[in-house]
Amino acid sequence: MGSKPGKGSYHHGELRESLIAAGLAILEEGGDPSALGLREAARRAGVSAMAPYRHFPDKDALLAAVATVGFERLRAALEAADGGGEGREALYAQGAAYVAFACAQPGLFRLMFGARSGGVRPEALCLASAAAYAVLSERVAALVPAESAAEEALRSWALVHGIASLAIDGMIGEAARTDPQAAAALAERLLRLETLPR
Amino acid sequence: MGSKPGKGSYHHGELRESLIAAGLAILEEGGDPSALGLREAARRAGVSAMAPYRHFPDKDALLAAVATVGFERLRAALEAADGGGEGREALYAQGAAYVAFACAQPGLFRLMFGARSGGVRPEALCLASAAAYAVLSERVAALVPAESAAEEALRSWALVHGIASLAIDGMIGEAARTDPQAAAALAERLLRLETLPR
DNA sequence: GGGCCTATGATTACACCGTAAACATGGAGT
DNA sequence: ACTCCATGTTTACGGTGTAATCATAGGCCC
Repeated sequence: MGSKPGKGSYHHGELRESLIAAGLAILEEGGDPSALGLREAARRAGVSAMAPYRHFPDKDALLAAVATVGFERLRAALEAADGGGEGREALYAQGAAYVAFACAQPGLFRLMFGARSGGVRPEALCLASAAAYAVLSERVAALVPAESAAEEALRSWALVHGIASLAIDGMIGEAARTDPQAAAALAERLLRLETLPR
Repeated sequence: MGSKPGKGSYHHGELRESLIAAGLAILEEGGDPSALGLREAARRAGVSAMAPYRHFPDKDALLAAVATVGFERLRAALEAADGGGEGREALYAQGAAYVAFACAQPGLFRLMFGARSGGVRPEALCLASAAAYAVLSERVAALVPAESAAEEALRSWALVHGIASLAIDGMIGEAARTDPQAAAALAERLLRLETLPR
């Protein structure tokens, strides 16, 4: 065991990866995380309804695996955006990328941040989300005094996360909900605003 | 018809209100909007499983009605908080109240902002959410130049919404997730932070 | 006051979902 | 070559949302 059986055989061979891929595909088709189900994922992977249970103890485990991939993609998107600019421009670029990511994949984004009520988050999921946050956090740390870095990073995260959440929930307008570029542009504008004058 | 039959009679008499109240109760017991179902609400209202369909065309309609109540409560909370302070202190108080509201009723909060994918939002829901936003928006308008008021208000909203979302999803820590006072205190601290120095 | 009308609630039925248990298959290691 | 067991299948059960049909009783009209 361990090597890959032929594609047409009784045993799928890469079911776990196929199920995660199917989950990602489902989430890309409607923005509703509740559309991602064990049976539907199994259907898309061309396998019986119960097969997923050989690879995931329950539905939440599949969801967590998909969310983990989501955080890895988010981290990659943030790193790519950060590399383009310099100083606080890089921070703004990260914010825009964060919002664009959410807008482009609202279902995945909602899944990533939807707290499974009683569920303990798997280790891999925590690591992936922490890695994504580190990209933003370290950029902020390079821009502010060390003693306020943590709070400034949290504040920046909250701001872009709020913009992203409101955008995909249609609270800012149809353009910000459906067009990642428009949402990113809006995010950049809001990020450049100074705090209210005192 | 139109008057209220006795409580023990065949006809409930206030089923619509009872179902909404049941929905609110369900949401207060776990933070998971998916726990709010038509059948469970009917059960709590002491009525058959199909009875809700006489008052709501489908599940989304009940959800929207509950969410509308949520926005009314949020508006009341923001107004109460605003009344206490003055100037930008009132704005900070509103932000703290916003986050405390989400933390105290995460299920309701998630329902309010969860975009039903293809669903058109009922008029009442739009009005209620707009009314809540107006409380914050008008406070911001009283603090900044008119030409930037809209964007400043949106920025403030996004910031507190982001803090609230991250808090209830457990991304900031257990205290911020479960203790409304701790979450509100954190929100106030973040709101008082200046933008990053340039 | 008596009788129908209709708003409201109850029943039944169906498809879908997550999950558990029992069964089948076939590649891997001996 | 033979067995083992990881993996996939089948069947079954309770839960959900929804549609269709039936039952009740309060209000209105005569």
